[in-house]
Amino acid sequence: MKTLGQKIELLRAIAHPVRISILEELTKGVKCVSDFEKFLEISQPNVSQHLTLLRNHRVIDFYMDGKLRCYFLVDPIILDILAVLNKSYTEVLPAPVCCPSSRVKNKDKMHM
Amino acid sequence: MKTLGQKIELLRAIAHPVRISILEELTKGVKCVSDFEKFLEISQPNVSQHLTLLRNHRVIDFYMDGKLRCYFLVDPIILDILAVLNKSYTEVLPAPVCCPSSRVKNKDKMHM
DNA sequence: TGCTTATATTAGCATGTTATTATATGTATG
DNA sequence: CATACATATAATAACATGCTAATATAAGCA
Repeated sequence: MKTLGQKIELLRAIAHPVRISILEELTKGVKCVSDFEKFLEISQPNVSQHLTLLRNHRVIDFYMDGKLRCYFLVDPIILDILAVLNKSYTEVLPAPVCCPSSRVKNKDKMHM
Repeated sequence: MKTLGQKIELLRAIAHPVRISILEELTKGVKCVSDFEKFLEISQPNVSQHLTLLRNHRVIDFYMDGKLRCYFLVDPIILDILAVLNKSYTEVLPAPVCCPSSRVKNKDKMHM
């Protein structure tokens, strides 16, 4: 059973476009490194690094099939997170009681 | 409507213990900066920076009440993410058909 | 055993993130 | 208008992340 802190770490670990792609793909079934290499269009070492990171966070695991490493999902939280990422949200939350006023600046020159 | 990429950015933005704390607190209602300062036990500028970051990502907004800034949640995806973080997962996903074997190393000396 | 294929590891560099310290802005109030 | 309070911004230093290029390992096969 994971603590909240561990789940937050996990969230950070997977919050990367390539890693999300990998996980989405794994929801469809087992895949080996060269499969990822093809459809992700990134270098083999980079694929391997992302997979290792996910493995170290116990998000995926693999078994050997000849000289292929067959990766698969192990952590069920991933399915729920992917579901949220694929859900579509049109509305904004209801404003609180009194006089809200939006005053967000330009966005994302931030660098904290 | 957000793209998947934007949602991943948002995930990165909120995947921080302090920011998750702030968001959890905001699910209970409107709060101002000095409130956060108290229960988070971090410096005022740091609170402010986290709030600014969340604001820049359109996750929260605020209205003025005298000289207080009253912050509140605006993005509904946050509620779903917090729900996932608070859900408890005991099981591991069912292993795929053939002969899986766990061989994860020590964990997290990784530095990619 | 030596070759080939599949994948991992390492080092290095550029860039991003976080907390801290110092300083600035904005709003009410005397 | 001067002051105090609430909050934001800026600059900086320490550390983390991500990619690339080069090299290593490991398994099957001739």
